[in-house]
Amino acid sequence: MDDEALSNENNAPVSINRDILPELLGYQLRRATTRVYGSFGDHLRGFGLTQGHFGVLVLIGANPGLPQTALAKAVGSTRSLMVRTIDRLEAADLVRREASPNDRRSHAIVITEAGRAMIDRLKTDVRRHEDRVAGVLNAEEFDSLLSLLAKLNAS
Amino acid sequence: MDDEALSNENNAPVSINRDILPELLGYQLRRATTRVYGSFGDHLRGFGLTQGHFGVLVLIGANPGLPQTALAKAVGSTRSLMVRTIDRLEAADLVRREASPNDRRSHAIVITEAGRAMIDRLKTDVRRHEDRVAGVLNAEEFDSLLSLLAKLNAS
DNA sequence: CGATTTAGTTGACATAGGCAACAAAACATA
DNA sequence: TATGTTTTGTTGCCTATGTCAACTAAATCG
Repeated sequence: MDDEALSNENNAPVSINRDILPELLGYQLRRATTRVYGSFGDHLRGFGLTQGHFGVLVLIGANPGLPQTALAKAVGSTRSLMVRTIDRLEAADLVRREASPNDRRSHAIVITEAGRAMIDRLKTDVRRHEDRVAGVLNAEEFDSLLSLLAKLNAS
Repeated sequence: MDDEALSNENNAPVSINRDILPELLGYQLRRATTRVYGSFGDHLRGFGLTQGHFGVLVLIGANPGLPQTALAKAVGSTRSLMVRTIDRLEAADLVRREASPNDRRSHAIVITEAGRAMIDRLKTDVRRHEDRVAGVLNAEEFDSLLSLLAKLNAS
């Protein structure tokens, strides 16, 4: 699992030594993220969306009317990044920037009908995708992994 | 844990609804990766290195003499990307491109003395960093998380 | 031998993120 | 009320990362 078949300068199959890498949380997280993200990312690209767009879209759907800064904080992003994300989602007619009633500086981000439909569609897709990619884990392992990650993220 | 204190247009504290996001492996993985990567990435930047550089450097230290293509395959990257990575590491005098004895097309990538010292230094740092960031997990939970991720990555 | 493949490299391009600056509006306070 | 500070959204610049196509030199295949 830690070693992988490669070939050296003699073209003979050789096993690569990953040293401490497999013991590092960061390394395993990176590989897992790339793995889980890869295929659903391809799927999202078909809609002109990225993983970041998907997360923000779901958040807007569940919390319509929040300003951009609140959304940025919620996904651990920044105001600058959120501007571009909302730009994209608005250009795709999935969300709208509306005037905030109490603060003329900020925008109330709301979901459109197309955005609502997209969320419903993608929720189904992402569940199917997760079931497939996590197929090597049984239900207990999957729940355990999820709760350990949540605990790590909550700190 | 799924909700977070924010503020709405009235500046009243409001709890954000994350909907299905916390149940998604991809979402929790992304947050955890960002978290674990962030601080060590800052540390690496002090040496002019990135996470990618670190992984490749460790691999070269443990497997001196491999050609660039083998290294690229080992980290799930491409030949093009590996060229730039090795360029950087070589410019920092951490690795050297040597002539491959049997194939005049390829380079045998070896570690320098400075590279060896850097690896030793960073190995210590990364262990300390992982201990700190995973402090909310006890040893058993940490091992459990690591092995679940490894199982996921092995499939 | 000629044709194909492989290793390394380069350049164009797209995306994502961090960082600094900025204007407009809101807020704090003297 | 007037003034200074903070906040919101925005833009531009820089870096990291990744894709893709093309190209040279060398190895390999038939």
